[in-house]
Amino acid sequence: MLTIGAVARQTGLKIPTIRFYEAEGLLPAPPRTSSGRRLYGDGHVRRLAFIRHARQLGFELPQIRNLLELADHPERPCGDADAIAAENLQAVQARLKQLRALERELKRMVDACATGRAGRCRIIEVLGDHALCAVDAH
Amino acid sequence: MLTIGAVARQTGLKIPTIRFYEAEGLLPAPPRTSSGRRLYGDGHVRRLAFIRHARQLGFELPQIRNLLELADHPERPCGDADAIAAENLQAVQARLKQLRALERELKRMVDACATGRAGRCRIIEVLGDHALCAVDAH
DNA sequence: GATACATCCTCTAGTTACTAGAGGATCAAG
DNA sequence: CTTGATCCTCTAGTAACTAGAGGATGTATC
Repeated sequence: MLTIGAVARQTGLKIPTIRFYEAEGLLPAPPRTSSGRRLYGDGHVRRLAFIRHARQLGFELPQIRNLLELADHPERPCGDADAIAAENLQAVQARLKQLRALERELKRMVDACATGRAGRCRIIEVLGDHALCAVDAH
Repeated sequence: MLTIGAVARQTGLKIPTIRFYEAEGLLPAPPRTSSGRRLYGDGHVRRLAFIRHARQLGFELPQIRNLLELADHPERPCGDADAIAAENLQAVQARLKQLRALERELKRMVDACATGRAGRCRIIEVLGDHALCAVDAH
């Protein structure tokens, strides 16, 4: 059983952020010591690491709530879970496309630099292109 | 030359957001009509699309400012540009790793669902793992 | 057992990155 | 020349944290 400070160190989250996620219902309220201090287990830590990474990947809290729901109840009417998974898969794949394009361009710049020639930077064009943006180009 | 509304429609950004990016110095102030309305060109639109996509990929405004600097001055002392590019490349590759893991898992779930068997959801494990998180696991 | 320093608690307020709305001017169509 | 859409600035609200005040508890040391 870990204190909130230990969990913060392990996950890289700030202490108030952990309490915030609990208040938001993303993390189940952990048991407390007799004096009221929170005690976390491995499940909590994994869930928090998941939330952190998902946030770093640009998912918003409602989407993360959504994914956690899916993880928590995979046995529900298959259609529901499938719809959520499929929808999120699309969002993930759109992000992947753009990130790969950005990666290519940054690599090209680093390489160009290594060989002396500066060459111009095309990252704006690369990420400015809506063709790669399958999400909501509307 | 486009009005701010047209640019908003093209980029998917809200009008106040465009003005906000201008105030933050991420977008150069465009010329104005005699009555004070903003008029944008293609460069502005591309730059805004870049900002939008970068934000969707989880980059924060300071990082985006950083990348825009790189794009705006690729001829600067090569070391600088290279350092920025290399640093961002690392961040991009870490995100790619996690997104690919998440993609695999969501695909697996959709597939499992298609063939009838529900199977349990491992997305938390997949993104909860710090091994994939090269950025700042500290 | 007393002192001291870290860590925890709750609660309020501040920050970042938008987003909505008020109040008013300007433009484009009919 | 009026009507409706669009623009302007400015202030205030929201989401997702983040920092700090004020106070209790835990732990290590003498």
